[in-house]
Amino acid sequence: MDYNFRALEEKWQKFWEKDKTFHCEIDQNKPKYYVLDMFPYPSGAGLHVGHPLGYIASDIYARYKRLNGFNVLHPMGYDAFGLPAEQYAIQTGQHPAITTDKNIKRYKEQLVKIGFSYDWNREIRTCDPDYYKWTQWVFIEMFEHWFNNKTQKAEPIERLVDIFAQEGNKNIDAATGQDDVFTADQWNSMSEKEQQTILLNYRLAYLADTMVNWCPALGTVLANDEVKEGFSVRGGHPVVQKKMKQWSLRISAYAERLLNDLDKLEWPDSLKEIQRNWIGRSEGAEIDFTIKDSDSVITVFTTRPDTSWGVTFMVLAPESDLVQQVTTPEYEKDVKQYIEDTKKRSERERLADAKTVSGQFTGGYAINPLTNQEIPIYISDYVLMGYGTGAIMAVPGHDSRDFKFARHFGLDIIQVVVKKGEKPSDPKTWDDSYDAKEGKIINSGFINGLEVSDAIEKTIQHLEDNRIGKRKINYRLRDAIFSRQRYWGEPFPIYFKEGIPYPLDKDKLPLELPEVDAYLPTEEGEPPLARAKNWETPDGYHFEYSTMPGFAGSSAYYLRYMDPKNDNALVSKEANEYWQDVDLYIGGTEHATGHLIYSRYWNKFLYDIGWVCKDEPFKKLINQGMIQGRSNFVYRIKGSNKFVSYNLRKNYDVTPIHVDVNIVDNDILDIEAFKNWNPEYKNAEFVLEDLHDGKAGGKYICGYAVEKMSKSLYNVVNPDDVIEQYGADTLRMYEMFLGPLEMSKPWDTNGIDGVHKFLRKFWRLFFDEENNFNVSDAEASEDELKILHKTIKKVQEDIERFSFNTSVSAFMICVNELTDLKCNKRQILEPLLILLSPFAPHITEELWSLAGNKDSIAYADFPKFKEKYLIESFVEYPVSFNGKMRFKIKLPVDINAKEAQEIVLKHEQAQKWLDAKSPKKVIFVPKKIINIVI
RNA sequence: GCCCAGGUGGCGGAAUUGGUAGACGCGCUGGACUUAAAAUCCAGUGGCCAUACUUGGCUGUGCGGGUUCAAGUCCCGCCCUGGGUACCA
Repeated sequence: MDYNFRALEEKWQKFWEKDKTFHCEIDQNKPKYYVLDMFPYPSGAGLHVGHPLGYIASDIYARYKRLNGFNVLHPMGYDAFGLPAEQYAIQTGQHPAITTDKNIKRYKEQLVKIGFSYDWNREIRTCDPDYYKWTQWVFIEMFEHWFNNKTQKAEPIERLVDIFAQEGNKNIDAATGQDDVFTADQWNSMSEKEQQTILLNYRLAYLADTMVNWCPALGTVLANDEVKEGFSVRGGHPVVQKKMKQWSLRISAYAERLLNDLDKLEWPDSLKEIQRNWIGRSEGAEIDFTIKDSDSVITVFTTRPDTSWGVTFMVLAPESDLVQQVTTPEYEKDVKQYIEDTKKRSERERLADAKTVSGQFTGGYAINPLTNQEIPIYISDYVLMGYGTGAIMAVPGHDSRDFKFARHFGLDIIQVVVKKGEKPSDPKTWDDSYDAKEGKIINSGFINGLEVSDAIEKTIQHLEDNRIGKRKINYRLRDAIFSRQRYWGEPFPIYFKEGIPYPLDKDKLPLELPEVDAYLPTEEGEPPLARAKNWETPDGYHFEYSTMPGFAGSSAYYLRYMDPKNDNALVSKEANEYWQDVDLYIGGTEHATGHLIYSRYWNKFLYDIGWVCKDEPFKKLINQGMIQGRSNFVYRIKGSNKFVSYNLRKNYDVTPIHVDVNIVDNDILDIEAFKNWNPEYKNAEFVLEDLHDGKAGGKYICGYAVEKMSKSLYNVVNPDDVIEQYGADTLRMYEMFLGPLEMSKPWDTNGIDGVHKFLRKFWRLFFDEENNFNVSDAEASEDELKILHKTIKKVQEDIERFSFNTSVSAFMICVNELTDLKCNKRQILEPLLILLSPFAPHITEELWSLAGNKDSIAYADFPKFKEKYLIESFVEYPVSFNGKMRFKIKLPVDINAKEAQEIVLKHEQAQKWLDAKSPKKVIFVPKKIINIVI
């Protein structure tokens, strides 16, 4: 019987489906284990060979845990709302649901072919109304809660209303956009509309005028993590800042918890660091500067209150509301002009111009509350409205940006911090400011002589005592903009009455996405949903026109898998208490500042309101590396249709041209396929070379480069093609063999033969010369047992530390050794089958069943490693002289240092290296090494 | 600029706690089988030098120093690659 992987893999995939092998249910008698992949967006291009890398790793682990008696939840689904389907709809008029459905079918086909052990019964799609019902439900819950800073928790909005009615808002410490204080009487005399407007400032899901990232090309706003360097992450279109009324999630309320709880997660340090930077906690103080001849104040945030005596000017963000107040008539025209200029510049230009200083004096002055000095107020775009208070106190002596600004406008620079070991100097002679938070304070009143850290403390104390400022922790993390002016997303369960948003009754959910006549904005510029007929409540109040962003559907999907068909709850208490959280989450690092922050926030909110039992969703997380493409090149002689082989190209004037990697094997071009690849090359001629000496001869060798895997570079490798040629088991093992899971590496089909050969060799262990299945029941020899148990130990350790590449090589070593021993004993081969089954599930199921086992190998018992088979009576010691290994010697395992030394020194080789000298020292490390120092 | 990874043969990579550097695989070279090819199997394969052809020596993990009996692994300084992030006050 031959290893017919095509027939055998199809057979077992069908079996698993029919037998429901991987369906799982709550089972209180078994410990649970939840293994999750970041679910894919089903794009039209299908999966390429890079996508399944993480899925294979998680599948190996899921299968490993099953063999170890765990009840494993291992689901898969689709992040199905998204831009590409909508853009395709705009171009073709085809409903995005149809495109999405088609793509999902293709994805599923491809996934099934790789032999993943998913419980397909739990498949979810974020665009399914039964699914997004719960996305909408969570949104309403957020709408109906506020964040209490005192308890650091979300609390029901009704409770807040009660407090307002009794004591106003003066005792409330909330995460809020509400600055004004009101009394109970004031609250009680307000109209419904006024009250609702105030409540919006407290809700965790709120509607407010916000500076947003507006992408004109996509016709929508984008969240911060969807913008990179002034361009949209999807599509690369320019993004500008714009003030718009938008839904936001008050994620910034959770900044402290999101930051602190990172410590309890088993995530890669680099990923935690990215999140820490994204949250961007900084400690400092807010200080109030009074505007001259006015009662108004400019509040600034600073991390360096100790440098307050070095303030020589202030800068406001051009968008700041205070600009108008401080600007004198004399400067009004120039200020207006500067603001106009800033608006015109895109974010991109602002970044590119980062080094050129620009700004405008307003004519206004403020009073430094610590020195009582008058200081001029400028506006400049280096101060951002979105961070801190949108205003800064400028300390040019100790902040490099302020320094540049001061130099440019000829403003004073005062030294207030002296670096350790240096003397005060004239700032006029400086090349740059001294920014470090170290040194002694000078020129600064009551903090003179203090160290910076003490000076900061003392200054803050002073500010608070005199009510001119307060201690303040600032976060870079902004609230998440939650509206998108698009069609293909979750509708908001919100309607508007007199301009005030109200949530739909939860029992009316889901609010289904309506049909529209076109997937474009209306002529008035309203989002596509404004085109829908009857997009309103029975009372005629229209629904929200925006839809939710991509991260809405992916923020709680891991909870839905626990109980995917539940019509009464996102997840039942029972299911949540059993499955708890994700034990292992595998996915790319690109979600570090998006999905992985939103999910954590979403989960913490659900935890606060008592719907989930764990306050962090993903206990352990692994980032799989990217699989890059490996492109091949042919070299065309300029002005001809003649191609030169790689090593001969230097003799000609050539242009490298990308060639489809699928017609190249081990860098050797299939010339016939190349001629058929593109009509242009039909009559191409070739200068060939001989393989080893680079002389003209018989083969066309291609050049190569590692690049992104992309259609346009002709380096996309499709898993279906690999499976067709080698089988899914080979694909799975080869992807693991390629290198460490976390590392990025190029897909290189050269080498896949080695893994395939290994599986053939493994297969042959079970068959005799006549090719009949033949497994012997004879007792295994010591050598055979040793090989088996060595492999069990190695593979188990490797799986547990996710070092799958080394486990594959352990299997190769094992099979090579067993082949040498011609071992066909059941006692060895059956445990080996189980050991290999997480990696190569199809071939092992087949051999397991041929060996007479009735049940799927998926639920067999993982073999137990027994130390006794590895115990050796002798150890081969490397003997080195001054650290250089010279020869080896076999010594009894329990020998002591003195005995070993005696034997070694008598050895003829040792005599040679000693050269009649006596050793200074002999180091004996048991079971490791002997080193002789001469 | 700052933060985080990483740099080992022709290639992917191994060396888990400082203890034989280069496991395993690819590729390459030679051989067996075959009319031939494929498949399969066997042997060799970091570099340099010497050699009685069997072996021996030197050198070698980005670069320069250091610690140690012993360094790919630890410390100091530098170079390079990849990723994250940025007028964040």
